[in-house]
Amino acid sequence: MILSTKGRYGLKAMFELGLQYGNGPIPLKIIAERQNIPENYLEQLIAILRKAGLVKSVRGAQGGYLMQRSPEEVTVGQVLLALEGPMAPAECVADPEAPKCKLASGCVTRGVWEKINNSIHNVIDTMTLQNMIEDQVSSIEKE
Amino acid sequence: MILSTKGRYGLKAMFELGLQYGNGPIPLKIIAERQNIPENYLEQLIAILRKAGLVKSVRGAQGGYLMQRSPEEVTVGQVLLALEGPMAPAECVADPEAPKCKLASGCVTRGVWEKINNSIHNVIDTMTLQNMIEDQVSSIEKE
DNA sequence: TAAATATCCGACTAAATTTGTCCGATGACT
DNA sequence: AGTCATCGGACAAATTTAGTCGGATATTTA
Repeated sequence: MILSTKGRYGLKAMFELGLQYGNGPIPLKIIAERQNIPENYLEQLIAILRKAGLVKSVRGAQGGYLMQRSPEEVTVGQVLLALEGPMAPAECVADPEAPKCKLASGCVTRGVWEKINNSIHNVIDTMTLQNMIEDQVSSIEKE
Repeated sequence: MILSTKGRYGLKAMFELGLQYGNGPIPLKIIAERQNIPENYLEQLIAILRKAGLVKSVRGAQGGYLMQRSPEEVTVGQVLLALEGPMAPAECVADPEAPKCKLASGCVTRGVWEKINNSIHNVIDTMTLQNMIEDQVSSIEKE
């Protein structure tokens, strides 16, 4: 079930933007180098994040990207939602509007999907980019 | 991130086999009808489950499939692992043998993937097919 | 003003995965 | 012998993944 590179690269890129928060724009090239992501591909991913309102851009020389909101206000879940779609095991638990399974016997797997969905969202909707940054700092201190 | 039909169909099929446990083999056709799964496709999926040691088969007339072990002994995680591969957000937390991310800065997302991985496995590795069956029974009683 | 920097936009593509379908062979029961 | 049912492999359309590339646009700097 491994996530695609969209989500994996994208979260790394958002982490770099979070580190830089408050210090003006950072160009894509730097992010791509630091996180070892193909620059041209990252360009597509950051466009998605921009359209999702998580990132804003400054064009031209000395330009680059910045977080739209502060790292405390952005959760891992918001980033993954933009890039991977709903982080749910099945449509029926991803979207409250989703059509109910139309089996006469009732859906026998829905309970499982709900439990998985809740456990995932319990993590990704509470963890912010700020938390990621703090975790990183404290893990470096330990060395 | 929605799971593929492999996992979704496969778990429904295993549920049917669990219901039938102890009563001899049940043909694929019946399972496909009850759970509204294309029979020819389910044939492929059940072959995977058979090779994973979760299901055994009886050929010929009055044949069909049965669970290899009892529903108490089979977890949702085992079924999903066979059909979807590791239920982890990233390779590095799916497999302890996986090569470490080789970034000088260290992997900044690993902590997130570990938390997600743990929360998923906390659900799928403790929930058995027997649990699913019991949940289904009690939800029917409520009506 | 020209050059350099950097985003923006869309087109393109190879490869893999998904979601099946189909068919013939094999084995077992009646 | 006939029927039921699994077994195995081939085939394929559609989608997704994981990029690559080129040119247009905007901004700063020299």
